[in-house]
Amino acid sequence: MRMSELIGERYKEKPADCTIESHALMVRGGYMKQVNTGVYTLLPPGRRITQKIERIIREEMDRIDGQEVLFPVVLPADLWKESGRFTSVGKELVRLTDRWGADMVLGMTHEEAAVHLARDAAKSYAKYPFMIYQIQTKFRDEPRARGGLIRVREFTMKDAYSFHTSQADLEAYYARCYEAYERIFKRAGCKNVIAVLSDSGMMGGKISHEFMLLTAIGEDTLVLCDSCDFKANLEAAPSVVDNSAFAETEPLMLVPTPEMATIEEVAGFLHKPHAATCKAVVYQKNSDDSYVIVFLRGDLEVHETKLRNAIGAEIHAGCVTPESGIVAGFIGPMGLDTKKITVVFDRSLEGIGALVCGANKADHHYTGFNMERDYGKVGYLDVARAVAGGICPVCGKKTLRISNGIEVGNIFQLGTKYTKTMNMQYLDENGELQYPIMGCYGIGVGRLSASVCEESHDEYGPVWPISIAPWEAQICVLRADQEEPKRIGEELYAALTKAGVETIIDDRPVSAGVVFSEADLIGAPIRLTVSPRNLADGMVELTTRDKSVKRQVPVAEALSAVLALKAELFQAIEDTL
RNA sequence: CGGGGUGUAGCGCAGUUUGGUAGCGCGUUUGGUUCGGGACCAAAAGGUCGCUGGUUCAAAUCCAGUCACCCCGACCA
Repeated sequence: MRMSELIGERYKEKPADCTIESHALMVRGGYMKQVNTGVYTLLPPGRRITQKIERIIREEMDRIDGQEVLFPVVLPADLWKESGRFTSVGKELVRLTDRWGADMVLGMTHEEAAVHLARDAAKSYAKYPFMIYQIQTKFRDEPRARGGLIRVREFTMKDAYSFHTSQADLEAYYARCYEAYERIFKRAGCKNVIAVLSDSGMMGGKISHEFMLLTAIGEDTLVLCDSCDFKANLEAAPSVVDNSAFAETEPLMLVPTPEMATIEEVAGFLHKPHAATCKAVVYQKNSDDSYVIVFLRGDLEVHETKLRNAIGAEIHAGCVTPESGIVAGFIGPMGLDTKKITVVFDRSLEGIGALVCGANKADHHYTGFNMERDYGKVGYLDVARAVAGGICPVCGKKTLRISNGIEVGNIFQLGTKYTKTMNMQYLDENGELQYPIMGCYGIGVGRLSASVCEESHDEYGPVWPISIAPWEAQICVLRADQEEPKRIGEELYAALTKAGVETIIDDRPVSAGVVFSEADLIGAPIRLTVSPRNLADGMVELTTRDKSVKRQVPVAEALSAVLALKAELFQAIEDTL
């Protein structure tokens, strides 16, 4: 490729809309152009990167016996009605109508399409297990796109679906896929990717992992243990507390606490630690606005996703009205109308001998409240947020750390949710009908490219790993208006290209500053600088984008030096596998 | 969906308070001088000022409506 012909401009100034580095650099470098909120056109450099990522993904999916297919983008709503998701999924699912009035949907994920294919193709146990995958455009009408390619509405995704005749077989395959994912991210040059336990959300199923790039700009919050292997998304991280210091009991007493509606005020007034108080948080169910009140230890916060999962209902922040009978600021377990109100006790309260809690009476709290003695046996749930410095649910040490991450991939053990609702069955060895067990596995291609950029850039531009760089080498011709540098540059370009090195040459007669700064934005890992100064000694300059290599090589040896460097860079990636 | 902000040339912005010939920098085109980290001089092209309506002799500017985009939150497979 020639810079003089490359479509798209590179910009000196940072576009006003960009708030994160990868977005700004990829717009400045001419990788992409926004068309709409969360909808982008990829220009040649951006497209070349995603093609290389797709190639890596294909190779790894094929290695674990995946078979590539291509599902439609537009699907009949009937399939989604079978699984129940036509109504259960919100506005993210784009619904449309064809000219005959038939409901259609834009595929945001393809479990339904996968089952539609597989239920006719795999009626015998002998066909199992198998995995089908595709790399295709998805459209999800996100409530809020942001961050360039990090969170978009239209994007390319690799989605894979596996089918099994036993849970053990699914788990074995899941492990293979887990390893394939680790290889994919390493081969793409994305170093700080870790797998964390996740919440399966509306996908259904039990076990799932998310592959997260650790970065401060990540939208997800992760809980990591510094003492063991425990890693989880905050929404899937159990909250563990040690209440042994608060086991002592006290007599129950009603005490006046005038106008003290917050934990701070009450705990301060009564000289009790926050952890020995019982906090109430009010929500309402989306379905009927009925109240949900969560009681948890005063020093903790509710995690709303955990709460949703625990009670199996969608909820929103509660609005306490005078008619509700709820006394805001003084809510306690005793005396609440549990017929009208769903009461949830977080397990952080378990084992506390004497709690301070609201008395459901204005300006009054109880002290010495003991759950079992004063209220009765309750089923505790886990709905609190894990905290930094908290107790690891696996090793028990207080070494939890909170970190941010971008989700670049996920794997789910789906179970039989879709095969049962969509009536997919096969005949087993005994001639009995069985429902296959499914797994599904996704990777966001564009998000991965932006993630690598986010992880690997400097103030001048992206520093692409050679495995996904738009071009492996860039020839910078200084003084392309002069005969000799121009000729040598062209000869090297022809030689490198012929030798299989993906090369872009900047053959424009522009100043050195422009050549270098735009080369930095293109981010090719290998750079050959051809200039009159070096040619006077018969040399060209060989550098790497990350500045680890910078040396003069004779013109005649430039090709072999580039080939050697390319091999070395690829080998370095191989060595991480 | 709530809160905030912005729409003026390909990009970045000024001009709007106080109505009166649409500007600046970068980029682009042409000519010339430069030449190893975004050079200089000269000339030029490029805009129905988001859109619709209103007020006015006159609207980028004032009023009403509307659309789009960005940020924070909600949400998120």
